[in-house]
Amino acid sequence: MTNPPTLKEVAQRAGVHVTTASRALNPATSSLVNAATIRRVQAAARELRYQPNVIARGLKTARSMSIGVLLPDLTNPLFPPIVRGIEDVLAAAGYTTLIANTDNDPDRQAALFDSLRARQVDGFLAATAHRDDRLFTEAHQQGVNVVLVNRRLDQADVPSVVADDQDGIAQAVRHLLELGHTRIGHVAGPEDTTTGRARLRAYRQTLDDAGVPAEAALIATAGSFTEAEGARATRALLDQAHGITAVVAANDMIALGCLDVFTERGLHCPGDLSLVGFNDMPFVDRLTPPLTTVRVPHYDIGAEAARMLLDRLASPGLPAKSITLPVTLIPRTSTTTP
Amino acid sequence: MTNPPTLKEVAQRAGVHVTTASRALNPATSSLVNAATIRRVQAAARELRYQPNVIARGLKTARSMSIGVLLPDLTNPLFPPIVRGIEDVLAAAGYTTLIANTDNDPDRQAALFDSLRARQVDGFLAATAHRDDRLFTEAHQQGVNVVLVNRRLDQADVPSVVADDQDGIAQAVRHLLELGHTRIGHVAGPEDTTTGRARLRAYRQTLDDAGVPAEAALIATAGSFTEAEGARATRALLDQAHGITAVVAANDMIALGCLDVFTERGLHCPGDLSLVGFNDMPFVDRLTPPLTTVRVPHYDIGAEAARMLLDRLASPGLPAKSITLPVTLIPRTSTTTP
DNA sequence: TTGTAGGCGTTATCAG
DNA sequence: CTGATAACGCCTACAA
Repeated sequence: MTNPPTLKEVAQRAGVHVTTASRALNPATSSLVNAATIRRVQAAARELRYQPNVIARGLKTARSMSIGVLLPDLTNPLFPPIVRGIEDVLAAAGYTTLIANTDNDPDRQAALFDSLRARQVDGFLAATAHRDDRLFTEAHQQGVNVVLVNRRLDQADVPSVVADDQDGIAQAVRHLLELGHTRIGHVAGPEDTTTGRARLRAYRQTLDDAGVPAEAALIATAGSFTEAEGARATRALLDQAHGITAVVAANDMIALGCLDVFTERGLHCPGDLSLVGFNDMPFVDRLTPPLTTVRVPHYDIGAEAARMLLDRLASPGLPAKSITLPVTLIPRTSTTTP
Repeated sequence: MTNPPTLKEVAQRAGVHVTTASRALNPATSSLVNAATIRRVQAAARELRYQPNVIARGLKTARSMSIGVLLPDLTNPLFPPIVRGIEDVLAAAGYTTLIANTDNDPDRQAALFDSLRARQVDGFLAATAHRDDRLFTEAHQQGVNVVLVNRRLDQADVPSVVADDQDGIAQAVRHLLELGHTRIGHVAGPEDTTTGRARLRAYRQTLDDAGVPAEAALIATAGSFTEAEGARATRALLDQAHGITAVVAANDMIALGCLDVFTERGLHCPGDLSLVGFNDMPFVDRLTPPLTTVRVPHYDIGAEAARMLLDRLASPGLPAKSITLPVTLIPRTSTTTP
């Protein structure tokens, strides 16, 4: 690969010292340089199509202008919009985004975390948190800049940006209650994520508030937010929950698993069972039937988290805020009267 | 952020000089170092959780161990699997992946290209090529390592990994012919992409080979591979193509647009019109009706392209290969007899 | 087998 | 306002 021009070459062409060229090109220091000199340097830079070597700069400034993003799996349709929000904000601020897929494996997560640190990332955005994740707590305490996305930790001491899980499920459950359902089941998400647990709690709470008992038999738990686990849990749920007429799935992937099992058992949705998801993933509006679900502003969650991280980079030691973004129930065809 | 430990600190702790520590930790040079010394250095490194600073190393070796990936838009479900394939291969080789979204904007593409070069990426994987893209031809000629993914250029001189568009469309058209269709339309992709054009040509060719005339009225062209453009072109197609009983869409996003217009006009699929897509994107098997489409090995395309790039990094000046991966028609419910 | 010197491209610091 | 010098963390000669 042809080597890009260096600052030295630009300086030579402009007939000045490297230092001067550096100052001339850097907006923060260009005020110290003669206007005519600046013009000459800029001209030289343009002619050579000079681009500062971000790596060399990082070595000196101890900043890489890059951010590590930890995801479970980029191919889960939940994450691309989040990543897009992150990238748009970071790129506008001159930062590069480094994405890593942990596949929900704690060892892999730790390895990727180290590997990103070795690349001197200036901070982390993590969508992979488990409730008791020591990694992020410790990193945060050690002064590593971390913002959690979509999920948080049990202790609220690491900054985070999440959706309003509690309110989303409350809306979903109330929607079903209003339709006349009283035997409403829940396929819960993994207990070791705050999303899984918060949604389960909100489900119980909302039924409680309405004076409807939330029987244990109406709840089954998926081991992960996947179609397969959703299907497994749904089979258990249908076996144990008599008279059930509606299901609240902890997210859309799990809802897909529910639909699979409904089909498998010859149950019609929404005729026999109503179903609500969570996330409003792409294409769930085109399923058979179109899925009633809770819309989450994924792009904004990513963008907001990136902004929060940039704020923290600019002002180290800021208190660990936690932002919750509002969600909306999107009623579609998968829910109807019992 | 607490600074990660440096080689110097490791050396101090092990009681040796930095150079010795460097050699001890580097497998390529560790043979020059006393075994006992190596053990002491490695112990020190482990205790400090030392990770070599990839950036500083890159400054010296003039390699950043990172690869730039140019995509139109990560939220298009086509790309996550490709990116996943790329990342898995690159990560295994110690490379980091830098992703950039061009949004199909040539200026943005050029800017991102420069910005990635400023980060000293060792090469590029680009899924954004337009048939006449000068950027990649010129870069390639100047010795920049580029491998094109999914799309190629008119001149075959830049290495590429693509799916067998020609065969995929041939399978789709023959499938419809075998079902008894003779008035088969095509909603073509943008003419300035090789995928768009190759698929259009294959459509014409296959009909020709079967002795079925490919009338101009049976073809409409979408300006981009999007649902909206697919819908627009489909409206034009239905207005102009009399007696049409089947449509081959240039890809699944366009096929979604076709379905929208079918619904809009009260046409039933497949009752009134059969439809075939291309790509087998996630969830098209769950549409109403489940979409007959051509399955493309996206993950493998990404992985293969990454491997090709690694090969080229290892042996500069390798001739510009072009790899085509096979595709399979997946018949579902959106196609039936006329 | 180990240490010394120099440099990768840039910027911070000091002098002029 | 501009230049000289050193340093960031690592690696590659070369010397000992």
